[in-house]
Amino acid sequence: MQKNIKNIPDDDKEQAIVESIYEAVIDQRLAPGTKLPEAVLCEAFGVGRMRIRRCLLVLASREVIELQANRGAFVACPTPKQAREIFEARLCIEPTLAKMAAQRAKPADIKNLEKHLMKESIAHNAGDRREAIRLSGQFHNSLATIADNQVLLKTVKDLVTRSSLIIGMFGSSGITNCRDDEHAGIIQALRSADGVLAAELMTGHLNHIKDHLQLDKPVAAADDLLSLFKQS
Amino acid sequence: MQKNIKNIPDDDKEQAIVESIYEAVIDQRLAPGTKLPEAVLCEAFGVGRMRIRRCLLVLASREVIELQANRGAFVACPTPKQAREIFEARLCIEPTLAKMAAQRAKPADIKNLEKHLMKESIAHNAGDRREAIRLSGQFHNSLATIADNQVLLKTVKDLVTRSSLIIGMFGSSGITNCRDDEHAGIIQALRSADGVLAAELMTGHLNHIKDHLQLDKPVAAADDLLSLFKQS
DNA sequence: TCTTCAATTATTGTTAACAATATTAGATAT
DNA sequence: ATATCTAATATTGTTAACAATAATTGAAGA
Repeated sequence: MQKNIKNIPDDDKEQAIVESIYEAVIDQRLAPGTKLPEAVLCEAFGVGRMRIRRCLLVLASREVIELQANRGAFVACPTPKQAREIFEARLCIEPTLAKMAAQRAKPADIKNLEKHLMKESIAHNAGDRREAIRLSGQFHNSLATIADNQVLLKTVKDLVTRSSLIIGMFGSSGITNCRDDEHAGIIQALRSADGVLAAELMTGHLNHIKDHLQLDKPVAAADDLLSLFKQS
Repeated sequence: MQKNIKNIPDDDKEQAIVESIYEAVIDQRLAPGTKLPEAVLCEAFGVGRMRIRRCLLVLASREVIELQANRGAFVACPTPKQAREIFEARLCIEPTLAKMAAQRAKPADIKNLEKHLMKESIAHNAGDRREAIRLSGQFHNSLATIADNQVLLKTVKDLVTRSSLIIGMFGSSGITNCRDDEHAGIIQALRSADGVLAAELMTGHLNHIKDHLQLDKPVAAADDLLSLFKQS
């Protein structure tokens, strides 16, 4: 006999740390360009430097943070070019994903989405921008989960996370990113198992988000704070 | 004044190592399940253990290798389920990508693809299976390059690499993975800037590859060698 | 001959000290 | 006051020794 699955206890902790930083980026508690010093993270998560370093490397390979030699880790600052590419990638993937979800959604899945939508609506009405962003990103992940494809789920997760950074940098401040009524429409398409409609709605939805970005407006890079404050 | 781009000299070397292992997996010099001991890699690349460890972590986060606690790194062994998901992901992404490429391909791009196709044909006729696989994977990467989207390029690269592993595990031994005439058809679609056709051809092409896999046939896992040889 | 167990060996995981680099603070000169 | 250079500090990068775990070998017993 042999152990079928090797449980890696320590690796779980690291995954949790990575996930934690992920989450912080998603709901914009960590702004683009923020420095992430090793010592601080060691303290925060109560682990050694090696662990943190590994986590940072994983985050960097997902392009959620950027590692600069001898300077450390910084929350990523997507460029306008990257922003365009990320949304193009989402437009490439997510409509088809929505179609797949529509074909595979079980009643329980629909029910969960409805519950989710309710939460979104509450957060939106309460003016809880942070929570609204978080939930609306999660909606997209949920579709990937329903489509039951781990590979696409992971990809979409990364794209959604980076989209949070993009909205943080280029989003018009007043407007939230996802309009929950559009989410409602997609759920309705899933309910009637209309994959083509779901895909179309998703395309429109992503385009709306993209169109609300101001990608031309040059954003002060994190290390341009000097020139930003100099004029006052 | 400030340095615009920070060149990270050491990081380049690590990227080269990662890429090198990637390539080895792609053209099947590293079979699924192969152990990758740190000491061997240190010797092979002439670097310290820390560097190798970082490379292995990056490769693991791309799911090209698997890290087992206290046991080390092994070339990934995709399961039938993963194989299905990977090809589903490719079917989700690459047709649209082909369409994008068709819309953006410049004459020089077409010319490069034709040159590439020639090489494929030569390798194929020469019976150089390894080179044929390598080139045929590269064709898919080239389309992503023409589509000019780094995000999708990276994603496709990962999927193509893992597809090599899948073909190594589940491919019918006699048949090569990509039929170069199908590649030729796609190039023709690009030439006439027919995005819809390019997408359709890509869908058919990926389905053909997938259909030649024998995902049911249970493959001996790497640590099942014992039971494999016991009967002799 | 085959199993089982123990001891050895080899490999991976971790830690802590050290080296290299960047950042900051302070002093000097314009 | 501002700018520039230098010294001090803090942070990251690397190394090597050590600890923990797994793989191997060989011996003893069935």
